[in-house]
Amino acid sequence: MNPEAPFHTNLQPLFQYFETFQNLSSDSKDRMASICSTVQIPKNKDLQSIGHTCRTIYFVRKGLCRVYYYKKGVDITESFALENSLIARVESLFTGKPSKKGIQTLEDSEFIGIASPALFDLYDQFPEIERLFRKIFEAAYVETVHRIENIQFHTAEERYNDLIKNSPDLLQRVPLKHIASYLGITQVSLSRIRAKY
Amino acid sequence: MNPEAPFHTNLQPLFQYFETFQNLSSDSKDRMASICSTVQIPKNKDLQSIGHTCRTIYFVRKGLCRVYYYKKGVDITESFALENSLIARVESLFTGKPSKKGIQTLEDSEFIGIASPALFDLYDQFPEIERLFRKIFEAAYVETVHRIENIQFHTAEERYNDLIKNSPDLLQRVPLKHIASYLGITQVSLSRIRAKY
DNA sequence: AGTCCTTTTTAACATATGTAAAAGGATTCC
DNA sequence: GGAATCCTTTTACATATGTTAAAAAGGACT
Repeated sequence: MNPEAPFHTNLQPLFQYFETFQNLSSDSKDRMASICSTVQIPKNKDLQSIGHTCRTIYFVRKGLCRVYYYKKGVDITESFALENSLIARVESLFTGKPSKKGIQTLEDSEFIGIASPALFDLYDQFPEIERLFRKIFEAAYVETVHRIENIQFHTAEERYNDLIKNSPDLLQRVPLKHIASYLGITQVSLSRIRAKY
Repeated sequence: MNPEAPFHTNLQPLFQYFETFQNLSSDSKDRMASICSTVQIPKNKDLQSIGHTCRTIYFVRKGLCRVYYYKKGVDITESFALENSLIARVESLFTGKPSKKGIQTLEDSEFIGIASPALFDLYDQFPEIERLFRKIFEAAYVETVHRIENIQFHTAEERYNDLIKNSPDLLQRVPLKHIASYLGITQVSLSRIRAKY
């Protein structure tokens, strides 16, 4: 890595992502940069482990990860995050309670971590940063509402076809067992659905 | 109603609700009050109809309502709102797109409507109002995430028992057909579950 | 190539939920 | 009070998904 390059350079994809929601002054960007750090994690390792309180919001710069937890001893995938998206365990981030969920890489990955306590402090000085994250999480909230409709009122087969259409990448990059639990069905059931095609 | 009473008086339960998230200056409260209005709706009427863009956030002061929509011609209840809670069709509120959902009363009800375009304008002048609603919707987001876990990884019977435990009121006040679609099952299936007890 | 380990598929059976139709109860309205 | 309507339950049958176990396929490593 070029030692001359300002740290900003590494954060470029993140700031580009931010701009789709809200423009930031260069002052805000500097302060944001000061609370970000990059981290590299090999495949199949935990980025955040189960039981710890979520104090970092991650931006996926390279690779792929999933949020997972155990329900009655069974490994369940709650969500995936591909490049150029944010991931956090919001139920812990917003409540301050320890999370029952972990984040695990599914490929060698690179993240930009945003320290959330520092971020929440910045909200006081920079309303535009607070607004940025308000908008980011509002959009995430809307996605979650759509996901409920999708889960509750479509069959597993319809949901699988949706996934193929909307995230064909995932099918190539993620073991089917994780896809199955993400869809809310067993591996066996997913296999049966796939056998139809 | 006492004509001497300031309009504030009517809004007391709403401001009390706000305080559980964020305190407001009296200036902010005055401005909030200026964008609120009360509305009374008889039982089984639409408060907001399908197809219109959501531009009002409602606080239920009295009564009970549900958000519903049609999926393949079948009436589906997405959520209920009891007294002292907010209800909005967030997928429309935050995107500006027409909503496929409506809000219907299930009893004679009384609401406080908050005009959302005016609210979003207030955000610029009053960061504490923006913060208040950020926190409100963050909490709603967390609830929605929990709901997904509940739907996806519990059987209909477990979800029904959860509902009895957590919202026994609903069972008394809402027709079972709405409960059934809220739980993601048919009336017949709910009837079978109930027959076990 | 061969072994080990993980992932995916297949099979057989059990269970839960859906669909359609009918009957019984409850409520509303005149 | 009676008719009409809506709500809930029941029945019978169809289908989807779960469970368990075993086989097959694929990857990783020596």
